[in-house]
Amino acid sequence: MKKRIIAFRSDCPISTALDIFGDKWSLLIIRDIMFKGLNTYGDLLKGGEGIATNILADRLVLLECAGIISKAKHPDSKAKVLYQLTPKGADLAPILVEIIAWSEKHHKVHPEAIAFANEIEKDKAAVLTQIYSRL
Amino acid sequence: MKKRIIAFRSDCPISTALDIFGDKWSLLIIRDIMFKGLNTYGDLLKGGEGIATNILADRLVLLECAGIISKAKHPDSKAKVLYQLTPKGADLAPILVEIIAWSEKHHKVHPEAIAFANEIEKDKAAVLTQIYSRL
DNA sequence: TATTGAACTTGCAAATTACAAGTAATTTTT
DNA sequence: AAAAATTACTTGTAATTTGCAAGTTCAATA
Repeated sequence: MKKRIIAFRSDCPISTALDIFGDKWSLLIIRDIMFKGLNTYGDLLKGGEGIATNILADRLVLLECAGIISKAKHPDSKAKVLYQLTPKGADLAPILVEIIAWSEKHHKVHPEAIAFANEIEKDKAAVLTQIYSRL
Repeated sequence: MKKRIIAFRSDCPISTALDIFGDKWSLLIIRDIMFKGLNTYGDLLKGGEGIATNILADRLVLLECAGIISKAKHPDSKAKVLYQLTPKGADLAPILVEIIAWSEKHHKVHPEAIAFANEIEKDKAAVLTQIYSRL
């Protein structure tokens, strides 16, 4: 595991969080692992919005250093690496859920997201329980 | 009001949200307005983590374009501008609350934040009601 | 054994950020 | 009333980060 120093600007919890995942890509990687079940480098690369290969590599190292994801042996092949969320990473679920709810309320998003947002509104705890059970 | 085009990478709700506030500073500005009651350019500049003046100006324009904050006349002086959250901006509160809870659980943060995180854990709805009532 | 696939790395141009200084319109002080 | 200080920015430039294309290494398949 590569080591990377994360510089924290202050001891404010919001600032601390943003020092870890406050950029345009990190939470999308976490989304892909958490909701789309993507867990190899190649899948994450093709994942969605077209992340550059060097940026993906950089963020994976960073997220691993932050204890949000971990690398494991892939059951199918030695050439593959399995990326998965740690408990700390799984604990980001409530944040993502609130982001989804906010976006759905204030922006046009895709139909599936609307359905998911409705589920959240009905019973947020149940949605979170379901997410955690999958991880 | 200046116009700025925000490029959306996809219609995913998380991606959409990150296209608006997915950077190291935007949510800190929102935090300062929401929780610290800072509402002038100068106050936000001295706000906390040392944002650069051009970046602050840039983000304020962006957040206004996104409908998250609005500019108003300051009651004290014509030289001042009052920045405040719109309802859309206030709706970011649950996201910030979850971020605070996550950081407090997984990182060392300042004592006040711990107290706030405990309040959140006890009764999240009450905390949110209180935040909304202040806005 | 040769080709493909997976997970990266490297090099460089383009964009963004940070720092320092400057400007214009008030407001306060003298 | 004139001078000094505030307030909200803008501008210039260096440093950092990002994005794109190509290359490398090891493993798996033909």
